[in-house]
Amino acid sequence: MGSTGEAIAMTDNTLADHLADSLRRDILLGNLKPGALIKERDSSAELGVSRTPMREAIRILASEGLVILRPSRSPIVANPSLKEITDDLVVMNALEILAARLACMNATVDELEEIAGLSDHMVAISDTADAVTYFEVDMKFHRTITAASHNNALIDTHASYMARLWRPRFLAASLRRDRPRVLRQHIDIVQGLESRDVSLVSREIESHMRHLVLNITDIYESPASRKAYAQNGPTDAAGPSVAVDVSAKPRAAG
Amino acid sequence: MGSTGEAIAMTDNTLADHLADSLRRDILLGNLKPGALIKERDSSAELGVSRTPMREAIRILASEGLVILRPSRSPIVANPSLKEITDDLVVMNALEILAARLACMNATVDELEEIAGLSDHMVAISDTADAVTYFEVDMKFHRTITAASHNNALIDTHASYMARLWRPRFLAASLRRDRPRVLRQHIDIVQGLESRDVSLVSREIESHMRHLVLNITDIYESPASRKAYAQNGPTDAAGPSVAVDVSAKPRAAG
DNA sequence: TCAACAATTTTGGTATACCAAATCGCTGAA
DNA sequence: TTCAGCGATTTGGTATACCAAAATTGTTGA
Repeated sequence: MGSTGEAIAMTDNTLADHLADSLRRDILLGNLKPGALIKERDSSAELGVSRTPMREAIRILASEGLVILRPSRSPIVANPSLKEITDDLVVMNALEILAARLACMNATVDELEEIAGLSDHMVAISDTADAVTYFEVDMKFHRTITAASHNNALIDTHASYMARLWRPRFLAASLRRDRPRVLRQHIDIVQGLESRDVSLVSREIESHMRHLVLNITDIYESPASRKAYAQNGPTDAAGPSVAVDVSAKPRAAG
Repeated sequence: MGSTGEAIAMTDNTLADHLADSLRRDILLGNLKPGALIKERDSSAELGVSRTPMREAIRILASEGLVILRPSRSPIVANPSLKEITDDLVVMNALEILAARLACMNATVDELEEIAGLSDHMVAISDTADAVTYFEVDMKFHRTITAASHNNALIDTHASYMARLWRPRFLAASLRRDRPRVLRQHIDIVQGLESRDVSLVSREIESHMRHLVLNITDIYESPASRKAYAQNGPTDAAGPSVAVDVSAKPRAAG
């Protein structure tokens, strides 16, 4: 199976996996912009490795949808259209609803406690945490729910969608004005799970996802963020720094 | 996504893809039995190619779930337990329901005609066709419905599940006694699609899949077919009736 | 001026060679 | 007899070399 695992930062023993993690990081954090060429020779030489593992890493990213392979041409960083992202979100929505339903039936009390704990944790740090930290917990919340489904196929497929939707989801999660709503919905989802109320949880997930689609649509269509997705343009913020500068973030009053 | 495409027999230009097709064929048709070792050297030498494309082919099959990769060990042909197959079917069920729902909204009249035509074709050949031919049309029927969703992510993910479930689905489709029911359900699904009745179609797909799960469970647990799957070690399948809760929607009585 | 063609470079696809970890098999001492 | 210890073999992981298709570039001729 794809074994996507963590969406970002995962240490595997094989070099190809490590390179895949590195590439994924660069893509998701925006260091590698959509549409950018990923030449086997250059990329591997840049990191001081041979082409073989780099080639394999590129295939891994391609299977995750983050890179597009073209016959006899350089692979490029995927540049998904709004429709493609929305399509992904629609599928992910169905997967999460299924996961929540199965979790209602199969989750252990320990798992429910862990989920509740993550929700509480998010509430606790919502005022102070930076975007990345906050988002990491958010992802873990959803991933833990899926894990509680005890359906490995679902877990893997969901992880794959989480990976490819990392960037738009991250941008959406960076909208501080929406944090209260997100937190409240999380609490509702937790309550639904704890009461094993399948239909309630389904509706909550659905609502949660609907807001996400709206937010991503806003971000994607706003002129400011258009620049974040544009590729060939000489971006002023092209720094080697890992600092996640989200130019798409509206002026959010603290 | 892995661009699985056809579940069997697909000619691609690159050698690795060709090898992947060949391997997939061998696995699905049973020439390579579950649990069999796939050594890079031997397999590549056997076909007169180098290890590099064979290695890549193995990775492709692994991403489809047909092959299991182990660290520093030979890859083996996947030997899914009944629970794993059931888990796959549960996810596939959700994907097909989503596909049918989207198809209700997005399918063109041409697409609906094609789907109806496939259903008619299946009825026409049901008495004479051999198992493989019959099953090919069956697969195309479901694949065409998914295509009518106009959601590429869904189409790819669904294709991936179709690939990894090829063998159990094929065995189930070979049960001639069930053909009348399958054909009737297909007709019902077509009617639901043509009337764009979302909830009706959902229930029909659900019922269709529930029967499939039951059939596959029967096949998998019957002594005769146990031989087809058996090799070394008993399948870790637990007790008899796994609480297969395909339930997702309102309880449709079969 | 520019369209057409050919040489060169670039790049992915494939083959081969080398390395390290894991496994297997033998030996020999308790 | 048993099993710890060690070396040979197997095998996947990685590096490097070679090839063909495609893109690029430079030149030529109308």
